[in-house]
Amino acid sequence: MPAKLDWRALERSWQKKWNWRKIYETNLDPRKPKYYVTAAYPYPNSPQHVGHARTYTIADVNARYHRMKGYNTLFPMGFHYTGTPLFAMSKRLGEGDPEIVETFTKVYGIPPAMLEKLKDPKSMASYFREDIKKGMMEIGFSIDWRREFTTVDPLYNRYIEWHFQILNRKGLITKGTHPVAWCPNDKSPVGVVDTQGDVEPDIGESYLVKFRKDDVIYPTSTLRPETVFGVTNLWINPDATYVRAKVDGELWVVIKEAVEKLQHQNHKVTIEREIPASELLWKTVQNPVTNNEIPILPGSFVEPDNGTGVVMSVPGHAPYDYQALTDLKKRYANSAESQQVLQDTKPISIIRLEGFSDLPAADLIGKFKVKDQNDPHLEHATQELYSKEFHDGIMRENTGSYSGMLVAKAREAIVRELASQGKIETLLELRNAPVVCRCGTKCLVHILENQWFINYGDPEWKKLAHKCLDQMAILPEELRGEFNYTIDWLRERACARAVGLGTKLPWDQNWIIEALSDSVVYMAYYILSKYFTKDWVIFKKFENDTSRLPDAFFNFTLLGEGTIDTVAEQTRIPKRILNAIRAEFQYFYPVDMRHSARDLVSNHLSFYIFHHSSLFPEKQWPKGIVANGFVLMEGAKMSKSLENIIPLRQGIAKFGSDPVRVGVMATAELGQDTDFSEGLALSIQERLSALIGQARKLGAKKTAGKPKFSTLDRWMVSRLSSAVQSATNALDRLRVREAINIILYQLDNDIAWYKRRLGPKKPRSDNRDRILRKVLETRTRMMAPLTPHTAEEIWSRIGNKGFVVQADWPQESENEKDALAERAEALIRQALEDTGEILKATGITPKRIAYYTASDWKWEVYLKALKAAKEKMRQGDFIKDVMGDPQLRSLGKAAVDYAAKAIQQANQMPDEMRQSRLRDGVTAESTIFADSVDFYQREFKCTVDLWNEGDPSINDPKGRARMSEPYRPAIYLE
RNA sequence: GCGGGGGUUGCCAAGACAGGUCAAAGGCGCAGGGCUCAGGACCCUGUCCCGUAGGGGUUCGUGGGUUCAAAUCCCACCCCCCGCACCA
Repeated sequence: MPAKLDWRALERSWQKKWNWRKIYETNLDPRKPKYYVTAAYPYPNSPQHVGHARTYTIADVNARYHRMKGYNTLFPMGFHYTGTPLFAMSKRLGEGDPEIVETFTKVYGIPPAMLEKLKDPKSMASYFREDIKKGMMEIGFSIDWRREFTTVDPLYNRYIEWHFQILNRKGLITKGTHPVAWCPNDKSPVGVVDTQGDVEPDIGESYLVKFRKDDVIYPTSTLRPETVFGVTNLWINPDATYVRAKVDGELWVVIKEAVEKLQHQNHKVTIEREIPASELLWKTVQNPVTNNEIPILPGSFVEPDNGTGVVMSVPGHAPYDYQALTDLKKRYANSAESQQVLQDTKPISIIRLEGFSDLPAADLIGKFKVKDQNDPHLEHATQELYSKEFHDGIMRENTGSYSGMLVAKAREAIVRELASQGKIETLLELRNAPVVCRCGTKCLVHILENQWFINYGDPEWKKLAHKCLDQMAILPEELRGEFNYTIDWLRERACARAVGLGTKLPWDQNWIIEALSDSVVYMAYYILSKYFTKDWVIFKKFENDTSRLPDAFFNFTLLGEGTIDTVAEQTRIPKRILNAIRAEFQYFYPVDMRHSARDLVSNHLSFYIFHHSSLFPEKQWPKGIVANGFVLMEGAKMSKSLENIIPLRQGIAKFGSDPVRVGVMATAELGQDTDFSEGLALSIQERLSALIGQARKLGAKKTAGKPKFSTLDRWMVSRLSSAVQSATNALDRLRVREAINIILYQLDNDIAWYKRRLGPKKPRSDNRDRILRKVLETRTRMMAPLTPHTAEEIWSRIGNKGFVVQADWPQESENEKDALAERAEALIRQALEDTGEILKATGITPKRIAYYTASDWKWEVYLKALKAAKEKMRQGDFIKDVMGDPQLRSLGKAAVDYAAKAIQQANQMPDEMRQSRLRDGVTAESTIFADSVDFYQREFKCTVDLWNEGDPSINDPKGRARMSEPYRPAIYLE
């Protein structure tokens, strides 16, 4: 067993050597083809965990693989500071929010003394950025760090301004009105990250149907305006305060709580006076559709925060209403006056529903055995009825022109009609209210006016995006459908916010460009950022005053527009630098492969396609996208509350970087979620140690002299060549799991067979070490993209110079494929397995084993059968044909029997196999078995005889030889 | 609801696009053996059922179909997961 390795020391030493030689710094090289890999840059508001490592590791493997295939490969990295989460987090930290303090100190292990420094969003970002960067270095990503930038760098802001000016010029920016979840205290939209408990605000539309008394309007909020025909009364909350207010010129009565909501949805509201509910109860109002006079009744279930606090009552079709009326009749049993009103309030049936009575609400009350209006079953009854009626209900005769219509259709129609008469409005609500902002304020729906949008709905732009997608490689390919769907479905998207980090909208400085909009073309910026850093003296002046860097600079370097003289004159940037930037951009662009996790398909990655298709000429459109699944931890989703998150750097320290790299890729194919576990990481570590152990055993000393290879040697080399071929195929499609399997594991099966066939080591009598060295050397090259540190270690231990990560990817040279050797070993192995089967089934301990290879005539028939099957000859004809041969006919029944069997086999054989066996012709089985007699003797610890079926001196006590067939010798044991 | 992904032998997970060499890779677990003072370490063997001759039987969510042949192709159904926006 190999001694325990110091993984970190080993990895650090190779990383140091790589960095010393700057081998991952990539510049234009006209002699080589380029390959450009990017991965979605991290958002530094927390340390990375092993889950994040999956995307980056796959990107790194891809970069390293292409580098070894001879491509001049660029893999850069930046950091995304834009947006509100960093902002919100530093604010919460500043307020001493115990939850976040605990996360930072306990989960992230940040010393409490550090916290003070993180209360500024940029400092917090810098802190995590450094941590993330260290992790990326420790895991050995082959990143060109000279190009690093953040999205709040002044020159990046300038770049995004340029980007948005272009969009604006092309008419892709629109201005409009849009509803958002809103915190009235912060005066800002709230997303899921801004709410207590990370609740996603869910905005839904409801209707306000305007009931009326004289010139006063009672807007009732409802989701089912079509039930207005069945309204028997209105409900108001008897304990609430209502207001009479002028709303957009009309007189409305609504609950006090609704006023603010109406105002946020652009209604002009002036309160005239407050009205206690008691003042409204038992009065009547007029139904806007049927003109019936109906009473206003007390409903304590009316939520003050919901809608207008005025609700239609449809007891025929709403279980709540039905039950409330029943309860009310009980409550007012002693009041004659109220009794009269309540007696007159009878459910009205307006929807016909198969399998229900006239009053489905009553049916369901019965079915769910509802006791009173506080019964939780009412909710289920309501759900069931609403959905049934919506899909299957038909409007009855008492609904005028809607009679006979499906409910779903009637709803649309009635909304249209009432809207045209000014009798209905819409009201937006938070369906999952109450949603509480982190500041403690209840959120509501706000209609933002003059909001800026990127118009992904533009049909011409969609066409371009589709065209771009069509020429891209999508991995895994199953995701293409999702991209197509997203491209079709995207419409205007708000692209600016009032708060957060980022770039100001160039033509409207009140707005900051939102985070998913400023991160779609940054891949081009990596070309620029190298020069901004390298030629710092020249670019510093722009950093201090970005307005001095004109659009013309970007137009020239990135689009090739304008003339160098003008730009040089305007910017005072030397022409040679401008030319160098332009040349480098043209060399590296487009991006060949963009890596990300699956969750970005429906937003970032689609935007990426849109923007590139519009901004850049076709030849610079992105070439490919790979979107991988997530990482599970010990089979479970990672979550803070489960405390099952392993920070990446901690994982590296514990398991080593190569084991972590393999660990996040090895257990599932690209699109699937993969499962990381401590046991897995440790077993990978063992595996890699064992390979290093092999290298140690072989040593650096090379075998001299000319080798004479045996069939078995050639077999091993041939198998190696197959492994190279399948590993190459796998990595070409980024099937990293498969590649790991072949390179790290499956190759061992062949090596084990090779050693088993060779038997105990006999010094100088075989090519064992020479072959094993060759296998290990090739294997190490293939390991280099996956486990670069381990590969380097092995590479140097077996006496190779230079870095294996800079070596060539092995060639899948056809001439090393040896079909004959592969056939021979397959035969030997098959016979071994068959013998084992027989031993198992019979329980015999053999003293002697005899193998009988098939006689020549069987081969003749066999090959004829293959040919016949290929030509689709009928079985009967084939047998006739065979028996037409006088020599075969002389064999009698044996020949007929075998011919029948052979043609049947041949017919069922896969085409490919039939072809190759036909091509191979007669296999010299006797020779092959003769070479392996000592092997079988060793395996079975008994004497082994070998005969040909046609051998005149044959020893065949049980007459088994006649069972022999080509590729399947008969076996006898005693 | 719309869109996407998926249901494989105890568990995880390949295979499906290109039907046949598929009782179906690999890992884990389990059983036996080896090594060992011992082992959660390592190596071998076995792991759907039956079988004293390399064989047979029954399996890949369910039910049909196409085919000489279906885990794989077609149709219908059931179940699970993910996305649906102003949020990175």
